[in-house]
Amino acid sequence: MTIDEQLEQLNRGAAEIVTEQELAGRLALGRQLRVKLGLDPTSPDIHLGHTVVLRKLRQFQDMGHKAVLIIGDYTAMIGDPTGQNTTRPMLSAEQIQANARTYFQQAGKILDTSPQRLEVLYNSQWLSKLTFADVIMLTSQMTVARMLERDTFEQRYKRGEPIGIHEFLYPLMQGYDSVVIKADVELGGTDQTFNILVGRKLQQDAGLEPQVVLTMPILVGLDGKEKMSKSKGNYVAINDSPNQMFGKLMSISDQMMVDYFTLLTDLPRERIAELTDPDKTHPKQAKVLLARTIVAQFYGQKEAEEAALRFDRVFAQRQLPDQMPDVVISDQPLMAAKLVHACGLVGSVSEAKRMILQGGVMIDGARLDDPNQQIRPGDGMVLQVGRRRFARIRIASPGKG
RNA sequence: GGGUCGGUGCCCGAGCGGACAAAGGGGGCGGGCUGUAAACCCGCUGGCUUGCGCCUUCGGUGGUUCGAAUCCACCCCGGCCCA
Repeated sequence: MTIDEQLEQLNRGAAEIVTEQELAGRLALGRQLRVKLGLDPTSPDIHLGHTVVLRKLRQFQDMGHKAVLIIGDYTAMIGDPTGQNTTRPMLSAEQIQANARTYFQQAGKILDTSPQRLEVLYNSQWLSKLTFADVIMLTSQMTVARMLERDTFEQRYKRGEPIGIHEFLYPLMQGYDSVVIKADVELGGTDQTFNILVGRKLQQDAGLEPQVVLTMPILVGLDGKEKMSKSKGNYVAINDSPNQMFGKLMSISDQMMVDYFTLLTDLPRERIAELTDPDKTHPKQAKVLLARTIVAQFYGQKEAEEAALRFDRVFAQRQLPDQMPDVVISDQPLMAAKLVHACGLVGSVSEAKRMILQGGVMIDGARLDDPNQQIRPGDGMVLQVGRRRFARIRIASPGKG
C-alpha cells in the first residue's frame, strides 16, 4: 500500500486529522507507529459508539502499527465527584481491574490482540509516581484561559454549573500519558480533541515530536438525536444478543443509515451512496443489510441471518418468535393483570392493568380488554405484551415446589 | 467568612398551608399509521386493592397545625455576588 492509499483509508470516516501532512510524514518513516487510545474503565459495557474509534485503531494495526491502549485506572480511582448529594463511591482497584478485563475482552472483538500489535498499559503506573511538585510543573504548562476554551468547560461555566478544579487536571493527565508512552498518533472521538491537543503541547514541551491527532465523529444514538451512550439508553451494546442488536439497528431512521454504514462497516463510499439512495435501494432493504453486516461482525454470518429471519417473522409478519422464555406457574385461575405480572412481562400489577386497558396484551393471539377477568393458565399458553415481550406459560406439576 | 437564590416524580420544571400522586414539557411505554422504522395522531406514565379505599414520594432530621411539597428550627448539598 502506498502512503497515499494508507492516508485515504485512514481518512475514511475521520472527523479531523491534525495534521494530515504530519501523518503522512509519520507513515513515511516506515517504522511501526505507536497509536494511542485512552479507555475509561468506569463503564464496562462497550457499545457501538466506542467501536467507531476502535475500528479505526484496528485499521492502523492492519497496516502494521501498534495499538497502545491506556487504561485510565488512575483517573478512575480519583473518582468523579460531580454527583451532588451522594458522593459517588470511588472505584476500588479490584473493580477497575475487573472492568478493564471485561472491557479488554469486548474490545478484543474488534482489535488484533496479538502482542506485536497491541500493548495495554495502566496510567497509574506513571501517574501515581508523580510528586506534588511534578504536578505543579505540569499545571504550569497550561493556562486557565486555555482550559476554559474547551467547549464543555465554557458551556458549563456560562450556565453556572460547577467545574471542579480536578477536572482541569484530566486533560493534563491524559496529555502526560502521551509524553510517557511516546505516542505517534492519538485517536479519540471529536469530544476528545481538546485533551489530545493538550498531549501535543506537553510532548512539545518535553522535546518530543508532537503526536498526530485523529478524531472520529461521535456516533449518534438510536434516537437520532443524542450521542450514543449507556445512560441515554440509546445504545447497542457489543454484548447485546444478535436479536437485540438487529432489532435496535432496524429502529434507526433512514437518514441515519449513511453515518452508520460509514462508521460501523467497511463498505466503500460508492457502495454506501448506492445503498442510501432511495431511488437505487429500498431503504428497508438497505437497513436490513446494515443490521446484518453489523451483527455478523460480532456473531458471524449465520447468526446474523437468523436474527434477520426472526425479525421478519415477529415484526413484519407479526408472528410469534420461534423461541421465548418459559414461565412456570400453577394453574390456579387468577386475574388477567396479575397473570401478566406473574409472567414477569411488566414491573407491577398496575402497569399490567394499564397495558391491558390500552390493548397491548394478547393471550394466544387474542387481545385482552378486561384486566379483572379471571384466567386459568394453561400449559403452552403464550402471553404477549406490546410488540416484543413474550412469555410461554408452563404449568408446574403438582407436588413440585 | 458574609450576602443571596436554590435542592420537587426517570430528566427538566410549575406549585409555596387543604381540591397534590403533585401543572407543563422531555423521555419511556401502549395503540393507530407504515417499509420494521422515522415523522405524525391518540392514550398511559408511584405502588397495593375486584372495589370503597389504603400506603410511599417533593434534599435530611425534628417541630407548628385538624391538615405541610408548601410554615419554623437545625443540618447537608449546589449556583451567584462580595471579601
